[in-house]
Amino acid sequence: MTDVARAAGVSQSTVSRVFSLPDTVRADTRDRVLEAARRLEFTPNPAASALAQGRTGTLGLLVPNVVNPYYAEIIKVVQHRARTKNHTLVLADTGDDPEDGFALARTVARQTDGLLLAGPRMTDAMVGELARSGPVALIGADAPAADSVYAEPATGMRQVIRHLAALGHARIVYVDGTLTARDPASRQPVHDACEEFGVDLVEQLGPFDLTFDHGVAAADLLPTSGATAVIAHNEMVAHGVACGLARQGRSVPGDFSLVSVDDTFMARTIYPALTALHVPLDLMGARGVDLLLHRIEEPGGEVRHSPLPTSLVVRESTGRPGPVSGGV
Amino acid sequence: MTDVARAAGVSQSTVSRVFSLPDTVRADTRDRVLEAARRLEFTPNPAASALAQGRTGTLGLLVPNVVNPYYAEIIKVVQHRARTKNHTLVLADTGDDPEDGFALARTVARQTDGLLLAGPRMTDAMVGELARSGPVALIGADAPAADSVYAEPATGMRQVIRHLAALGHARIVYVDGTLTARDPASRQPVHDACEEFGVDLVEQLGPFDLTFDHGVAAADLLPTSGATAVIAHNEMVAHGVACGLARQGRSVPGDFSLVSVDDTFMARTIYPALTALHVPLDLMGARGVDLLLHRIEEPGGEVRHSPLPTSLVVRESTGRPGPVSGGV
DNA sequence: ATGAAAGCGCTAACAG
DNA sequence: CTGTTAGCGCTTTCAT
Repeated sequence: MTDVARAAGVSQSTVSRVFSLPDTVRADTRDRVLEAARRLEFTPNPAASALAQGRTGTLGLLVPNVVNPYYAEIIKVVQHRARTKNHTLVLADTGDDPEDGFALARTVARQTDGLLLAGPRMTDAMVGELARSGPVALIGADAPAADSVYAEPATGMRQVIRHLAALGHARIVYVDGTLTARDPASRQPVHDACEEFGVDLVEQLGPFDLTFDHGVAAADLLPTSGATAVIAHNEMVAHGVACGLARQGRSVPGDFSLVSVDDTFMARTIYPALTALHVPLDLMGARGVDLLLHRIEEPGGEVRHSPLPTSLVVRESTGRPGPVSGGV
Repeated sequence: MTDVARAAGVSQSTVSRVFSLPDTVRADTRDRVLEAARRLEFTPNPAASALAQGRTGTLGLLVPNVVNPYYAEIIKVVQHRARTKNHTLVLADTGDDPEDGFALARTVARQTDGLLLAGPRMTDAMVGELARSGPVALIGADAPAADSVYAEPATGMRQVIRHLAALGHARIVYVDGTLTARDPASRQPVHDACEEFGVDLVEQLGPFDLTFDHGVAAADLLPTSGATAVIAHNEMVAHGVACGLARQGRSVPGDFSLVSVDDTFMARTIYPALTALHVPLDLMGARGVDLLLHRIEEPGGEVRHSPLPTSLVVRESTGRPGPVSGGV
């Protein structure tokens, strides 16, 4: 930068201004500096500016599993949003362990301006501690201590159960996801919705890892349940359930109707295409970035929570209960 | 750090040593410092150390599409490997445009110690330019100017074609991927393998985007091709082809055998499970990180290329050609 | 083994 | 609008 300054015949601070506050420099000086910088192939050193400013221009994103399309889509949206706001993304895959996630979060927090936690597995207390030591926003989850954006759980479940009830299903099974440190309350909406529409929630299977294989395992438990419809906590599980049933020689939606509680490219892509509760991941990701950036600007502001509406996308995996179902 | 030094009754440089070169400090002094640090909740500022050392402890990873399971798995492996080597990951999603990718790469390169390009869409010249200005390693691609790790294309294709030939397929179609700036030579292995096993390469459809939808589109072109088997350049395309055929009322492998040229969780997860050319993504990712780290240590070393063996995983999507096939 | 001191490259008052 | 002057918090010789 000093070299550029000399080459352009200005002071080093002017060069700095050209790059960080271009408008505060007269146009012709700026051009001279830019020209010199180009000739010398100069670009500002981000580490130095990070140190001087106390800002890295970097956001941290933590997800439990990069390979899960749900998180992959969030990553994609977040990365793009961050980029349009001139930030880069530090990504970390935490796995399902709360402690690991917490430890990783602290590390990442140290080298970024703020933390985005997507589907965090940690407790509210952990989230609170992170939020106390730096800007934090939650994506797809809620906690009192941090800004958050998430899908409205109650209305989403209502949409699902209402759909199944309307088709004539009276007994359903809910295949739960990973039991994490945050989940205790997460099952309430299902119960409430079932009650509202007079549906019998036969059983909650699980917790299962949110994976295909565990969906297959869950499928084995279905035939004896007496249910005619299944709700899967996530797409990969739903998919596993579908395949598991197929291997038993049962069909979807002939023998069981199946609903997935998220909706990425997989839901419409597998066979049969899944009726799914669509969660607006693009909005969630973008909103998460905005919330975080806002908090970075105003660390003291009031905590904001942003529930987003879901929509039920009816595809091929749900139908009227078959004449023969339940039992074995 | 100064505070910790005072609290521990040592100089600030000793504190620094405790964190960066622990072995150069006597055990009891070290403990005293660590204790003081703990009490004051001190952690070293990465930005400052980055500036002083000229090292950020950060690796950049560029992928064309985060949502593609192929890249998602690479991201996951790379992140974990980087982490075990005490580096964090800056992730960027470039899309398919070479220029965008190149621009993003320059940005990311500036704030990391080195760049990992997975499935880069840019030209060898661009890769060369990046490699000249900083450490670069390629994952799943090859270029003279940079270290690289990739699947051996020739032997992989031989495995695929040989399998199809053995089943009795004499006419096949290859559904190509996105045409990028790097591709001109990528089709050679298919031709060679077809020749070797006396198979007729009826047509190369494409380029198609590497997406499900384009797979569906490709499927529409198959019935008139006279082929009995299809090779898809990637899993999502393969999946699209399978669904497209299903919509036409054709079956896999009954009417067409189908092989996918990569193999992530999707291949065994969809219906029918795909016969696929397995590429060792875990090795590729880890190797990529190692190559890059090595080059960061020794910027002058000789360029290393690391082809990895593939293996054909036979599942349900391939079989003998059906009695009625081709035509319409 | 530890301390003193000189930066790393940039930003940010503060003058002018 | 531009130059001067201090740092930002850590690493790293060079002494001791």
